[in-house]
Amino acid sequence: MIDTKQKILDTAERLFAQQGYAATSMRQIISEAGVNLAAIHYHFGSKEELLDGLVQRKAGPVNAERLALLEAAVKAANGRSLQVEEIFEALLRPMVTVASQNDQFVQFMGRLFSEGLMPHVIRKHFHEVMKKFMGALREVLPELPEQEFLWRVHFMMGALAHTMCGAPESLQLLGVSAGFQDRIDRLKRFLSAGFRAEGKQ
Amino acid sequence: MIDTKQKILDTAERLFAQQGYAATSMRQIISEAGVNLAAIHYHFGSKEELLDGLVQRKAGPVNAERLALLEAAVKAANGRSLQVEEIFEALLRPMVTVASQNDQFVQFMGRLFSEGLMPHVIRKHFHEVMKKFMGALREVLPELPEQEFLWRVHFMMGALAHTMCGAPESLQLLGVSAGFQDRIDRLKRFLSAGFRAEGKQ
DNA sequence: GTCTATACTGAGATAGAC
DNA sequence: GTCTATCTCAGTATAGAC
Repeated sequence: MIDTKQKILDTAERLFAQQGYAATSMRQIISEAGVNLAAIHYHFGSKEELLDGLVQRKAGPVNAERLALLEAAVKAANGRSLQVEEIFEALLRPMVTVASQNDQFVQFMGRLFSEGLMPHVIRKHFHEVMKKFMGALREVLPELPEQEFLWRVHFMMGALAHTMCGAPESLQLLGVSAGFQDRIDRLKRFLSAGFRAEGKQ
Repeated sequence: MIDTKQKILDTAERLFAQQGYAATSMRQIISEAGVNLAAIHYHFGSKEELLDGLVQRKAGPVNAERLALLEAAVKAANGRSLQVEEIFEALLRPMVTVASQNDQFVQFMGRLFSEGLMPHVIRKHFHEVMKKFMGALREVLPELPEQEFLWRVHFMMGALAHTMCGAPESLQLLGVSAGFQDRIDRLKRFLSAGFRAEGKQ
C-alpha cells in the first residue's frame, strides 16, 4: 500500500515534533501507525533517511517561498539596492506562513537544530537557499570585511535556529508570549542591526 | 580507588570533546580508562550524571571569572553606567582564557549545545550567571520594551551557543579562520549592535 | 513489489557476589 | 569499592509469505 508510507510519515512527523528525534523509537512509530517495523526500512532505509524524507516534505515549500519572496523583492526594487530588512523579511516570513498552517512545524524544525541533527540532514536541504541569501546580503553590505561577514552569517544561523525552537526549551524567558509573527519581527530588527554594525579588519 | 573516578572523568572529557556525547558509549570510556563498566554507575549514577559532573568541573571556573569581570567592570565604572560592550566583554572573555589553556574545551561546551543537551544539564550550571548578566544588560537598556529585551537575550544565547560550536559543523563557512579571541570580538560587535537597535511595542 | 516475523548487535542500567 | 552477569530496549538486517 502507498498508504503505509504516508501513515509512517504522518506519525513520525507528529512524534518527532512532540518528543524529539532521538527520544522517538521506530517501534513507537510503527506501533502508532499500525504498520510493521521493517516497513520503515523498506520504504526509507533507516531512521535517519526517514527524517530526511520528512525534512524534504516540510522544508521544501518553505524554501521555495523564501526564494520567491527574495526574487520578488529584487524585482520590486527595480535596480535599487535592497535593504537588509527586506532580505530578512524574505528569509523569515515563510516560517510564519507555514507555522500558521501547522502548529507543530516550527517545533519540529527547531528541534532538529537543537538536537544537533543539522550537519547530516538539514545542511543538505538548506544549503541552496542559504547560498542565495548570503549572496543577496553580501551585495548589500559590500564594505563589510569578508571574515566579519561570514561570522555574522554564522551568528545569524545560531539565533535563527535557537529562535525556531519551540516553547519547551524557552521557559526560562518567563514572559515570551506573542505569536510567531511577532517573534519574526523582533528577530528581523535584531539581525539587521547586527549586520549593519561597523566591521573591523 | 579515588583514581578510578579521575580516570573516568579525564577519559570521558577527551572522548566527549572528540566524538560528541551521544556517539561516545560508556563501554568505550571504560575501555580506554581501564576500569569496569559498573564503576561509572557507582561513581556517577548514569551517563547523563557523568556529563553533569564534567560540565560542573569545566564551567565552574569560567562562570566564576565571568562574574568577577562583571563586578570589576562595575567597580571601575565608579557609578557611571556600563556600555553593553563592557558587559559582553565580561561574558565572553573568560571563554578565550580557558580556550587558550585547553583546546578541547570550547569544542566540548559547544557540542553540548549542538547536541541538544542544554535543557537538562547546561541550564542548571549557567542559570545563575545568565540571571546576573541579564540584570546588568537590563539596567543599561532601560528604554527597551520588556518583551523585546527578553527575545534579544534569547537571540543572543542562540548566537553564543552556535558560535562556541567547534570547527566540525562550521566548515560551510569555508574561510572562517582566525583565533578564538578574534571570534569573540566579532560576536561582541554583532550582539552590541543588535541590543542597541530601537525596539518596538 | 509490499509487508511480516524474527534474529542480530550494541547501548545503558542493575543486582548481587567478592 | 569493584566486578561479573544479566536485563531491557534501541536500530538494523534478513528470510520468506503474499
